[in-house]
Amino acid sequence: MSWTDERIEQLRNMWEKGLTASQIADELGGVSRNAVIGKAHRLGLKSRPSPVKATDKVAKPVKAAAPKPASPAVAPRPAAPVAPRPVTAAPRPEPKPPVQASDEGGVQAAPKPDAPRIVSIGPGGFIRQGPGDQQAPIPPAPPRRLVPAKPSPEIADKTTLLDLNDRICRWPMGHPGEPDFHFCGEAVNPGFPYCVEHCGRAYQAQLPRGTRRPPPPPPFGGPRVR
DNA sequence: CCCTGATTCGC
DNA sequence: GCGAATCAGG
Repeated sequence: MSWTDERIEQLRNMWEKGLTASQIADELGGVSRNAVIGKAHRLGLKSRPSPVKATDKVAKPVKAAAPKPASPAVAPRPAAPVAPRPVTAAPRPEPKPPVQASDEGGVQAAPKPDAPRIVSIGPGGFIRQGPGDQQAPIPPAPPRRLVPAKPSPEIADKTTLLDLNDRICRWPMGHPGEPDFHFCGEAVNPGFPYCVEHCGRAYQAQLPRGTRRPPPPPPFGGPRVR
């Protein structure tokens, strides 16, 4: 496997989203955890709560009188220009408002202006924001018969990137780059980029960290669903 | 042991 | 540039 633009972009997203290198690795497939880390560093997006970093253990109380008076006689290595690696001194508190997925599975109430943002995961692992900023999410659109709106027989079979427009569901089916990768193609839930069904998948409360591989691995996770 | 990310270094 | 091997903390 090679690092295509697409894969690099996915790596970036997931890395910044806080997924572990391992998760990213088998999400992308074909690469090892080390490969992901290595690539991440080469891309310049390093530094994240890593277990091993600053070894600046404060001298133990016993050795408070740091026995390092710089013995004049020896001094093997004078003073290697110890690069003052900042190592992101600020631990980046990562503001995690007590947003609770209380009504899981339910429709998200319209977020109040000062209420914690509802963040959800969209296809491809993008962090997206509830559309509720402008309008109530999932307005109970009247059950319109979409018989006439049914997409042409062609895209009913396979909706490609070129077939996308703002009236059809953009939910990805399968894995990008693979021959039969396509998009849902259903008529969208008015005001959303996805059909009703996929809106339900796209707009969920963020799952709490630590939930390894939630059973319904949405977009680019599992085998393939259709 | 497991996990994590960081770093090194031969390719 | 890539990633396995290695390191080192949790």
